[in-house]
Amino acid sequence: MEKQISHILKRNQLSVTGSRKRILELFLANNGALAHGDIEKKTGEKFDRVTVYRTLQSFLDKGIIHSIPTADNAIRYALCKDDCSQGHHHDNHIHFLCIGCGNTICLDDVNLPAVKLPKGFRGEQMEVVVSGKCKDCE
Amino acid sequence: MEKQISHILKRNQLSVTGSRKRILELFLANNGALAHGDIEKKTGEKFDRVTVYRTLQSFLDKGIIHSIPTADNAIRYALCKDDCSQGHHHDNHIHFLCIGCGNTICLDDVNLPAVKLPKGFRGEQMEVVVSGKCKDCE
DNA sequence: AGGTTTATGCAACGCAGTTGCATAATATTT
DNA sequence: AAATATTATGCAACTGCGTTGCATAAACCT
Repeated sequence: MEKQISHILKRNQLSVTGSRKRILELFLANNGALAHGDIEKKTGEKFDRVTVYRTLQSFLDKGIIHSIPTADNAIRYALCKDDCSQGHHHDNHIHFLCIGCGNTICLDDVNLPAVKLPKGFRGEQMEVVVSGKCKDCE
Repeated sequence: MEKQISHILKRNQLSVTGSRKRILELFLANNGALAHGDIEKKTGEKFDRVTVYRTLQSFLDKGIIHSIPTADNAIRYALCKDDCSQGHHHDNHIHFLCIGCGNTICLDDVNLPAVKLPKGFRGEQMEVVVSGKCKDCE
């Protein structure tokens, strides 16, 4: 585990530091999405707010995590599948927001539905967020 | 126009005031979506920030407008079709965010695509935001 | 181990959004 | 139409999220 974490960091040209190891560990342990606040809580205020922000930003830049926009305006982050290269996210999956447990889950196996846009419109990107009850809360 | 605006307000049990008339007018004139900042700009700082926030909140509560979550984390608002009753939005349409002009447009005629969720998941609501170039920017 | 580079923590700041309260405007009653 | 009751407004102050600059500390390189 410890080795895996360090390896991921090195592979992305990030120096291996305490905060990065800890935060990456959280993402690996949690299979849902994490908001900035969740991370602060789970690390027990061990790291400065600023460090958490900067760490998330580095992970985003490197393509280790991706961000998920939600209606409540609190950005969440989740691990990318390992084929995201630096600066090139291709997280073509929908996100599920459970109104029971509050978790945000990446549904990697559900591919994006096709949408027929009106004449003249050209779509490039699509964000789909479905909310409801997840399999544990049903 | 003036009469129509007052009528909409009264129909929703809102007292008819300067700020509400002006802001509702903006929504009727603009057929895209407006963010809080846009409204402040277009009203020329004539109203207090707080008044704008509260006005938008009342409109939301009454079902006159609905909110649109976007990836850039700036909430936008757009007029509901007139069949939204108080507290019961049913804006079952997708939103289009143009990367050219920055406008957010409600595509009322495009219905929501079906998504097959994994076993055990039950979806209740769906948000779809497509970004790309609108018919004027193509 | 030494020097270099990079990350961290702190303090301070800016901005969005909220709340309480006194005043002003709108609605209601007679 | 005037008086009263209700509701909205503007101001000030406050909270919380996110950012920036800078000195220190930690990680990297050879």
